[in-house]
Amino acid sequence: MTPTLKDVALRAGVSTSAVSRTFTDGASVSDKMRKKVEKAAAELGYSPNFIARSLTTRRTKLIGLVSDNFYNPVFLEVFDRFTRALQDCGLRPLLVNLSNETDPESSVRMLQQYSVDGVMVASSTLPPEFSKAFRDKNIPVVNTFGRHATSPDVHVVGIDNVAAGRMAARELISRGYKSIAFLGGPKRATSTLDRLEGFQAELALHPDVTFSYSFASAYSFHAGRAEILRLAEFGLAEAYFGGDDVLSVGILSGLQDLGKNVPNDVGLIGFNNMEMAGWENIALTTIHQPIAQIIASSVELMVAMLENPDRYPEARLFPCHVVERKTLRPIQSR
Amino acid sequence: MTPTLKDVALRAGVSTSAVSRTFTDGASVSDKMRKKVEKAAAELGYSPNFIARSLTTRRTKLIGLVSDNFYNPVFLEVFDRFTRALQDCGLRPLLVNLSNETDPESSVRMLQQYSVDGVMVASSTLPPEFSKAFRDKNIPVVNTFGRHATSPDVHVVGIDNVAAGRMAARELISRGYKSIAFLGGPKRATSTLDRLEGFQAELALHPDVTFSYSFASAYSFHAGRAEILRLAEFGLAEAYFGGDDVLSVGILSGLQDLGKNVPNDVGLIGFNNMEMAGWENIALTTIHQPIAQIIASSVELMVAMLENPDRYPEARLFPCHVVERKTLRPIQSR
DNA sequence: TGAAATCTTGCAAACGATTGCAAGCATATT
DNA sequence: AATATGCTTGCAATCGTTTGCAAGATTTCA
Repeated sequence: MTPTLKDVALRAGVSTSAVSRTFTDGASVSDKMRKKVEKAAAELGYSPNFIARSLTTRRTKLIGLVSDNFYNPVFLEVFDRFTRALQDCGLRPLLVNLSNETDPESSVRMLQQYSVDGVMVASSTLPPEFSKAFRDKNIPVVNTFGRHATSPDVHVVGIDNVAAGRMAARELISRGYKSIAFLGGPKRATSTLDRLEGFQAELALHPDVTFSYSFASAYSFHAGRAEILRLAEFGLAEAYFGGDDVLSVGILSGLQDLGKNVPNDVGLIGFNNMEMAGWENIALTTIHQPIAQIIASSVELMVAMLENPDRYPEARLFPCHVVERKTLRPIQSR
Repeated sequence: MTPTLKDVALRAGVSTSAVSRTFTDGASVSDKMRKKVEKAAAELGYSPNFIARSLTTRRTKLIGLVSDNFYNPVFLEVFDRFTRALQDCGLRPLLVNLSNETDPESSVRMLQQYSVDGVMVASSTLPPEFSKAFRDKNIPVVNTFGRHATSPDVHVVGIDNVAAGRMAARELISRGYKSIAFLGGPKRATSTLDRLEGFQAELALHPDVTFSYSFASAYSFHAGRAEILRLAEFGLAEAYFGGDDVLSVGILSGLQDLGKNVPNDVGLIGFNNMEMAGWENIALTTIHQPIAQIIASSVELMVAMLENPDRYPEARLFPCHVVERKTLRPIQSR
């Protein structure tokens, strides 16, 4: 149906090698030959079959893009940026959804069966072992949004979650809140734990503030809302660090229903700076995670690995910053 | 590096055909042979290479998933459902991002070069010609969220946008609003126009209500907000049908800033029922688009086409329904 | 002008699988 | 026991490309 190399060769009256060479750059072909071939190819509407090509070149230019997070708004941006950045490098994302928790094992095998050139693991909740499985099969892998501490043998790009936790704590303290709490997502996410660790460590420097923490059942609006409502029965803290923006908006909503004035009765700072945090009727003060840089750097790293698969693993960490909106009261000068 | 068919054959002391056959179901192999091969394969950690296989079977099980909408929250659900549904059928989504408006032409070629078995075009804004381009190359295509009227020669699954428009109008009328307006996204989206058409047609049945319309500059929060603020200078209608939920939340936010009481001063109904519409601090009354069914049906259709590529094109339209929240006042009994 | 150096080109062997065909082997039938 | 029948199995061709090698063509230089 679709024309092949041979068809073009026949029509142009040349060998298949000649045709092949005019379509692989850096190959030696005379201008005359190139013209002839290109003419025939154009007439036939030919373009090389990447799949067949990959058999000999051992490069599919396919990149596995695996994630288990299809419900956080920031992942819209993540997918958008990933696909664009990869496309710009001539790479193609093969999307893998791990949400259904079907054993990761099989995803690893599948990606191998498709001969992907590399894999991007975009998740902060997937265990490092998952990423390592690829490395063990000699497939270049970068764990975007991963935790660097526990996986020193796989490339990680993301943020320093404990630093982010400290940042949140400092912010809350600077606003003069004296009773401060952490309201995280499920404990299983290591990023949550790291954030908590930094948060707690920073707070420990201030003996005059009291600290508490709890975990919502999921990284969702309703989980955040339910948790703050539950907490209210025992008495609220003066300020909360929400584990994530959607959780935080749930907290905010609960607070509003409780008749609390945010930020005066209780302050709230989120994490991620998802788009909705900036909506005027939400106006959540939050910590911005530099997604654009993280992803650009991730694919940059990936293409570097494609050239040199034995590249020594590194962790690339980007700084966050707080974006001030309306859920924290002004900085208190003492 | 990774073991091949030949390696397994060698180790098992059988022909490559034998190995191949034990890995393709429906092939004739004795139990004894199968055991032997499976043992060798397991020892080597072999699994068949899909890419190489596809060369002879002419099936890659790759499905192009192309979209130009990476910033609407409902697309999180869309991607999640698509990838899962495809995975469940043993198909793999090759994600293509058309946002950057790089000519679609080249995406078509690229997908052809990867020998995708089919293409799902998930967009309500991409022109029907785009989908047709695949059909012309004999690649099965289904246009999810597409407009059925103008593309009778390509499979479309989605909703009846003019019916949805009528539904919105009926809803607003039943609440007793007398001055009603349509505030859509950019005109270029045919779905917008269809919705407007139905909306207007239904309103025309009620001579006592006045109608007006306008278009925001994008399908975004800020575009909706800016437009309603602009409109306010000339006097607002009593109720609005927002072209889409994120636009509507922008409108809602603008209305709130204007000091309007929603739903009493002005009513608002959105479209899509994105997750955030259900957040208690937003509580947008909206029309639910049955995304789950649409996508399930889309991939169902796709696998049917893979079996019978000449399947006669059909349009599958699913009914919407309004989900009541807090931006519309109660039904008025006269 | 001739020899050396450099480019072009085609042949044929891969790449990792599948599959039609015919031969080999059991088993069933008479 | 002889023949017919149905399963298994291996051979070899094929899928659409790339690429090392050697031969042929062209250019360079003295």
